[in-house]
Amino acid sequence: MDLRRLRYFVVAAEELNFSRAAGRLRIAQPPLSAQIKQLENELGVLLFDRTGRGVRLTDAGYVLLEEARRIFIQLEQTARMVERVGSGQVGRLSLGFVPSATNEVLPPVLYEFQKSFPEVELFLHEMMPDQVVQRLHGKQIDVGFFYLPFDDSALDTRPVSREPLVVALPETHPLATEPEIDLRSLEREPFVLPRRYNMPGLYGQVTEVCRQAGFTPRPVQKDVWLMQTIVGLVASGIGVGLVPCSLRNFRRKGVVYKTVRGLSPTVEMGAIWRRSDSSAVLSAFLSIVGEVAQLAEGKRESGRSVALRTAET
Amino acid sequence: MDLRRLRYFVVAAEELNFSRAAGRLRIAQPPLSAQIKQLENELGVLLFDRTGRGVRLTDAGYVLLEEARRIFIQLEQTARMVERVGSGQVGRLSLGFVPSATNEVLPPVLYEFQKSFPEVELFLHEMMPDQVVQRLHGKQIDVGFFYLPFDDSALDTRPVSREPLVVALPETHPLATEPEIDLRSLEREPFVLPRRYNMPGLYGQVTEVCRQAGFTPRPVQKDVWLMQTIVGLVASGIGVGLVPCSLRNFRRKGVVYKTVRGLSPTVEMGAIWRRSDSSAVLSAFLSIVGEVAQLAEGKRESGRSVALRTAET
DNA sequence: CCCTGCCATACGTTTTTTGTATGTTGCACT
DNA sequence: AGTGCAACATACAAAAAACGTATGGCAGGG
Repeated sequence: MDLRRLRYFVVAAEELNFSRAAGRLRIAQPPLSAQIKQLENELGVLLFDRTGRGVRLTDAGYVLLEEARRIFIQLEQTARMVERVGSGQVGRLSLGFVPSATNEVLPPVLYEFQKSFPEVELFLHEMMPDQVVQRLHGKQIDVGFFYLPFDDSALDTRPVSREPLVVALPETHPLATEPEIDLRSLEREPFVLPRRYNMPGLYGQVTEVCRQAGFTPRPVQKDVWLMQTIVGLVASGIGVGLVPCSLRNFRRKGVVYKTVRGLSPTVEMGAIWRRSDSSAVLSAFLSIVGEVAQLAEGKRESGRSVALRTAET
Repeated sequence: MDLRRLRYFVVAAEELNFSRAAGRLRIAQPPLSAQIKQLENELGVLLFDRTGRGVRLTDAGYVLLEEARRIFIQLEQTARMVERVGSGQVGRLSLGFVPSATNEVLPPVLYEFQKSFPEVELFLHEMMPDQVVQRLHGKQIDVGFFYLPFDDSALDTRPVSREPLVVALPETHPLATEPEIDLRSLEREPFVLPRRYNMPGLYGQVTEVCRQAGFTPRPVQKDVWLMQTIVGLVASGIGVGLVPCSLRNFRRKGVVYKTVRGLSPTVEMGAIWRRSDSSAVLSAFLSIVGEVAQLAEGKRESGRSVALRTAET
């Protein structure tokens, strides 16, 4: 049963006049007659009463007309649904993220995404950084958010926000009264540092920044997953730490934050996903992530330029 | 969206291997690739991930696969339903009949029809003979049963059962003691006769039979629709009547039935329907009517021959 | 009785689909 | 690392299907 024939039949049944129907279908009348006859042969049933003068629907024709209309409606709905799924307007997406992502990165991304793609179902999972990678590979989640850089040939990343690192000191520390701190002055201090596999991004940034400052940090390594935990350990007095600037909002008793003099070390938080995942929902999500990241970057730029101008005046 | 393409897609999605799918579809692989690509263009959506090595379904492809299967099931069910309606296996039929039809004719017809076409819904309407004709024209009923012959260029008839006429006499009548009656002996009697338009079949038979016997009956015409009523009028003593043999089962006090000597006049009861009605259910019903009629005829033949043989011995 | 409207048939033309041969790419195996 | 293989894409010619024009047949209305 061909859909062209079925469509021809529906129009013919609506018009009850093959010539007019052929006109509506933009074809000549004989081919229409032929197609109708072919459909009748396929079904083994007469669909029209040819009473010489005009045509009438048979009972079977009437049944087919009703069912055919239903089928066309279903086809159209299917086409629309497939198109929307294909363009990422409908679907589901699982996100895994470290708690810090809820500070700056996730809110605008989720807000913009839900605004543009209200019919995509989002599943949010707070988890440890290593779990993000593990569950990306296991396909339990589709996108992760944590501190970059991260290197895995099967995974791709996109930075979203960059923020400077600040030094977290116990408030009893001799340098706690200084307005700014030179990184070199921390050369002899024990550093509260997560293990590389726990927070590869932060670990790399800290060691790199110290290397540029001319020394290798003396680590007090712990199984630390949360920035908050680092701050907590600093408060306990076992060392100093380098944490993202936004942690200043996290005012913990016994800790003071100091900006670093000179070049400002930064950490990036970003999205990470399976390179081989080509789902449309993911693409849509990543495009929103891109928009938000660009917006954030623009804000940083303008913020800096404003700061410069302020300095100039 | 063409059904061929859709079918190709479903097979390809099931196999996840274009070459095997093409094999199942009895076509070469390149045309399959082409058709899939065409379907993707129509929908504006990628249905497969071409990962070099083999293919995978995209989310959109998965949705289409499920919906396409549903559509094919619906199509098949539609085809089956149309075929059954077209062949008269499914449908509805309205019957109108005079009460006498329930004596001999209707029971075997209805039994056989329901046995062969259990899914046809029958609507039974008992009515007066003139209503049968009227409601056939008005399309309130599709088939009627009453006494033939009946002539109407728009209606067609088929006899089903034939039975002899017998004379109904008041039991006080002088001839009531005779074993058989000569029709001529009723020449002077008033005949209880329905009006022609009430029971054209019986009216014609009675007048014809009397004409053959050499006289014209003296009618006591009444608006009579039922054979039972004729018998009732005979019992009241206002005249004699000719009624079908099966009325003997209707033993009314004050009436005796006598067979006619010599040629036996008969009346036919049969089906009547619109000549222009070509519905499959009607055809199916009429074929059953034909079978039953032939069977009844055969029984009458054998019955008569048995009677003859009995007479011979 | 002819005329007109409507569907069916015949046949040449155009479009669509298919098949064969070949190219390209990624994976596996040596 | 090179090679072979499996799998999908591309190119083009052949086959099939659908279409258009011209024409026939039939029924109802002037």
